[in-house]
Amino acid sequence: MTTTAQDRQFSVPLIRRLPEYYAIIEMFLKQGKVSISSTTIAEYINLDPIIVRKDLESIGAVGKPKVGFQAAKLLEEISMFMGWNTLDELVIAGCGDLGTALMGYMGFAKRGFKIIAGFDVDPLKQGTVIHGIQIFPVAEMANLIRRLHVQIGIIAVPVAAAQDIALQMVAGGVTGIWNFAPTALNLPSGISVQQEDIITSLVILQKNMHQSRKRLLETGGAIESDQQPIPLNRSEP
Amino acid sequence: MTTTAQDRQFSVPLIRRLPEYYAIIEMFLKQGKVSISSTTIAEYINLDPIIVRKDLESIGAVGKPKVGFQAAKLLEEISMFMGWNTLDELVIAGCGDLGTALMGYMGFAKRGFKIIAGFDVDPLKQGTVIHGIQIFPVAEMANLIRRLHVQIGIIAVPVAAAQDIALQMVAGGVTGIWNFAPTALNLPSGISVQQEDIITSLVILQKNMHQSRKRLLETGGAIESDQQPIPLNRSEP
DNA sequence: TAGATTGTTAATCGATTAACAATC
DNA sequence: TAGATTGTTAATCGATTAACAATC
Repeated sequence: MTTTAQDRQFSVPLIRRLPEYYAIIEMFLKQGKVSISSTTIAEYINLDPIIVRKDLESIGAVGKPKVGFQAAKLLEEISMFMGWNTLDELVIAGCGDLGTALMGYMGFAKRGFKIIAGFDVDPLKQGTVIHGIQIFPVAEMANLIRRLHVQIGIIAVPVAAAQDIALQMVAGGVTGIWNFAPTALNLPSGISVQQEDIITSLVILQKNMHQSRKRLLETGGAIESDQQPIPLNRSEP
Repeated sequence: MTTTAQDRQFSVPLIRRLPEYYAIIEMFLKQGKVSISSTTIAEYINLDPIIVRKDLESIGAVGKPKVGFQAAKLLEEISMFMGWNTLDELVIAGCGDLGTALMGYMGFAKRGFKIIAGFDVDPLKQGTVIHGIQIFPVAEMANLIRRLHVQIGIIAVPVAAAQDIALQMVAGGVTGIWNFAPTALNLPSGISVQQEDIITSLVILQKNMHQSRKRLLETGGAIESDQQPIPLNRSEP
């Protein structure tokens, strides 16, 4: 068994940072820049340059002193590590607002993911096509998952239906579930569940805002950046 | 200046775990259980019980030996720490599929967030109401943000428009931006940006699936759980 | 009581940060 | 060349894990 980049031990913070680097590098490449330094990447996201350098090292990227990293090659290396170069097929249960938004999300294709079927209990939706994806009755889900060898199921149904849908997906043979319903799932071991809680990001943002406001007050409003900060306490005219 | 739960130093992993605990505790409470142990919570998400205990300790929760934690009180404590008990108002730019899904997301209200206005460049959308939220022209955004003292803006516009929209939000006075556009933003320091990359969760799920499959192969298919695992390599009949 | 579970203190581990030599 | 940036090695820090006493 050979070891690929994807096999290496991974850390969640690393995986969360890499896409941010990717976006920045992509932007530079679009501007015609051929190479980019870890310092530059770090500046963009208020991160220590050492972290960026370590991260890039950990995915096996090699740069040139003084010059930096070759942008195009770096994008390729991040892609490889993230597994964006291989296609994975998904199914989705629940075709409401959220399901529809997910089916219409262009970012999947760019990153090697494709939703190949949707499922809904609503007979009016069954047989229709949303963003190019055909919608089937939930009753057919397990069979279709099995026939198509799908490994990952997306749950975008209401909380009350989530557990049942998850079990049906597992019965069909998925080994991973991406759960957007804000509820815990009780599933056999061996099944990976990624609980998506959109609010969490918002809380992290809030706490960051809170901390930088505190830091601002502590330093008496002095900001180490050359850019003009926005006044924090505006008063109504 | 008094120190509240929200002021305490926070770790991102902690904040990501707490909502998962919340969902489990909520489920138990619905089943009529009055108290819940850290062990039980841990079992549900395949986590070390010690982590759960430490996390609960770090938010100031106190339990009773042998009995566990009082479920209702614990929910309240998590709410407090996460800041879900205070209302925060948001605006959103971009009312496409994603924006619509966000505006329709019921979870915001439950957790102290409220989207109070939407903005779009499409004149057909301006003046309409989506999920109870009124849509305005982007040109009015900065002014409305200022008048309403909004602190957080959500960006749900295409990549090409994201940077410009972000600057307009900052001009209006937001100090935090929740960016769903898959692109880096170049903003003055003092502005917190939470980059939302939905694909990242999917990659984490994939890597977890990969690892548990590897673990399964290494142990010769032996699973320490009493539940029946799903066979991994199914063949077409 | 006995035993499960909390609370607490110490040990380990891994990620982050620092320091500095190597090099284009 | 001089200086910026990488690559590498060591130090620090914080999160996780372990161990065990306290207690209901």
